[in-house]
Amino acid sequence: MKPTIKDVAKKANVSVATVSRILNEQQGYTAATKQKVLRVINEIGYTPNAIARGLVKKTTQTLGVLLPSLTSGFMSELLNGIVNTAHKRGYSVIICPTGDRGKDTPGYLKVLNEQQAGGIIFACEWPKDEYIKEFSRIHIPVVLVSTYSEHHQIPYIRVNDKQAAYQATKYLIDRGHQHIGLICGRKKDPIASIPRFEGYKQALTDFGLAFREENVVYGDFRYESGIKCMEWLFKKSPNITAVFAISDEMAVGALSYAYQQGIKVPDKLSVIGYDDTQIAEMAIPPLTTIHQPIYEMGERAVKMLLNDDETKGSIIMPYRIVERDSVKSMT
Amino acid sequence: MKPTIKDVAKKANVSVATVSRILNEQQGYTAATKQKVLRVINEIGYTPNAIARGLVKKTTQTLGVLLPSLTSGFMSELLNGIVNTAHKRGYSVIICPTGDRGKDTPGYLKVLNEQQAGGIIFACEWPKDEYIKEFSRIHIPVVLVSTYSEHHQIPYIRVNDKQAAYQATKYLIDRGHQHIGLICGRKKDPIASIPRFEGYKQALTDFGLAFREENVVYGDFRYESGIKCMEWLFKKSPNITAVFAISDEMAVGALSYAYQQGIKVPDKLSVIGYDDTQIAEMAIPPLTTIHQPIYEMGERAVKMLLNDDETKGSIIMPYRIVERDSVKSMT
DNA sequence: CTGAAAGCGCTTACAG
DNA sequence: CTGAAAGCGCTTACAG
Repeated sequence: MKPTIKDVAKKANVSVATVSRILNEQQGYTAATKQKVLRVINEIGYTPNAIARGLVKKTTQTLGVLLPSLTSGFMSELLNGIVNTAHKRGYSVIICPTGDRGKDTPGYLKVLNEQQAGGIIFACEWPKDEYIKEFSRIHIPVVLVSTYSEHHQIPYIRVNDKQAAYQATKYLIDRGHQHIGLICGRKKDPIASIPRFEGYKQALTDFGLAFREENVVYGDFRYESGIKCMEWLFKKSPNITAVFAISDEMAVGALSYAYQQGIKVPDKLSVIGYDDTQIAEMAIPPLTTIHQPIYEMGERAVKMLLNDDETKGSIIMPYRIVERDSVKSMT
Repeated sequence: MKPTIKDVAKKANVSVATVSRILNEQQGYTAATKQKVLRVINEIGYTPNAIARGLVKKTTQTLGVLLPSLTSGFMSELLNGIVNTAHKRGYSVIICPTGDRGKDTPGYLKVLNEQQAGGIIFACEWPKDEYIKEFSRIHIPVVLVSTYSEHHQIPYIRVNDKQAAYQATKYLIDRGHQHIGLICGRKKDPIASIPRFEGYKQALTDFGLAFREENVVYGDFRYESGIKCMEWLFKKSPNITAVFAISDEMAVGALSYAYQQGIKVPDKLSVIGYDDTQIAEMAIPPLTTIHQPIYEMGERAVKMLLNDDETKGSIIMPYRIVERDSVKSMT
């Protein structure tokens, strides 16, 4: 049988209350009794039962992370920031990949509720009203990452997507490109697609270039869709010289399509991505892209949840353009 | 206040024991009382407290996954298989990235013990005796993935690395390559480096090619090290025509180095990887590689843990060569 | 500084 | 088929 707090209390000739106080670094004991108790703990190899603790505290040192999928560089990096930060603070993280269009979100929310999770990070997914209702019902603090809520005051951490997309497009325009394609996300996706689309369009307009429907094509952020999008785009608009893909993965798909077709990048086609995940630097040629501070976003999400962040309320994170070799200057 | 089992018992005019039985689909109640209880549960929005349950059962529906890092295609895919399978069976997974040389392993083991985890998946890391002792001390079932224990009977799931490496090397030899480099992992790493090295060497020997020290170079499985390794390799052995990298990431690093130097792949240099992670197909040119069934390995790891797998004991998974465009036939 | 006792929300023999 | 009661391993007023 694993030793319990009772065992150490008995062996140390104190009450369980005292042991508990020592374990939790509260006050109410002499240095001598502390020493004695600690020695006994060591002797019998006692380890506290976090579940018992969770039962009385009605919460656990556990964070749930809801995200669409696990298999993208963005998610890996975000998770990395979250888990490392949480671990340092004594929190565990439970991963909840919600799958296609968030179909498993309700199921995972139920689990996190039952497990008495101490916080929820809700990332890269549109927070439906239904979820928000559930958040408040189960009474677990939430922070949004790379998404936000229109009608509710839930703190979020994200980049100004419209602005970043504007800058990406401007970057291409500044280098003399006049026919610029956009590989967008799902048409109605309000969190990434729409703002980035808006930024693209705005930049075009601001710099006197016409916005053309046929220069825009819609994918799903993944590599395969990047290939297909690039193919469509060339069919619809053979004269484009540059393309802005709103995820690195789709940008790499565009690179692959160009490679298959013998179209040289950046000589015949310039490509700029979004995210600055690891594949951006691994791509051939290395991909110029919008850098998002993904790791830090994960880090600050847990800090916010634990009320350990300097900033109160939502945070807009900085982005920047990382220049590599996939964009050619026409001038 | 959240409703508890007492609240539903009172409102349904039954005892908590009966509610518990219904909740756990045991027997001992009429259809009528079941219906009544279920209705009350619905009415008052009762959800069970998994923590309370965990306290009495002395275990939770939680699996811990220990792995070296989160940011590689291999780990993402493995995690994906694990989490999806676990979720279907009502288990949550806690991620434990043990960091450089597994430094956080003891810390995470402690947490999993305190949390009363129901199982542990220990992946891609050498299980030191110290960890194994801890496994049995904390009395949580363990399965090893992509690793194994020499002296202890812990079930594992992995590919026959030596054989797979042999086949990769043979694949190159079959296509007329005589000077074949090896981009290996850390020299003393017993789980991936040594067996794959052995397979490479054996194939060379079996087919009458000399093994040369200068054709072998040691990295750390990551992209950056692949670049450096390729550079060293060319310095030490300028006449190699093919290279086997024991991870896709390092293979892609080799591709990048070749690209920087204007060395055409596969015309001037053939490259074969290992893992068949997503970057293999995203690479330019698409990478020929050894496919490991990573998702399935994760899937079966959780099945084994839950005694839900057809196979008892350890499992050797099949590998296969996936031919893409990074290897040229010299004949 | 210290302890006795109640209580967290469940499950599980045991008795009927 | 059903319930009363003990107990899982902690924390926390409360009293001294």
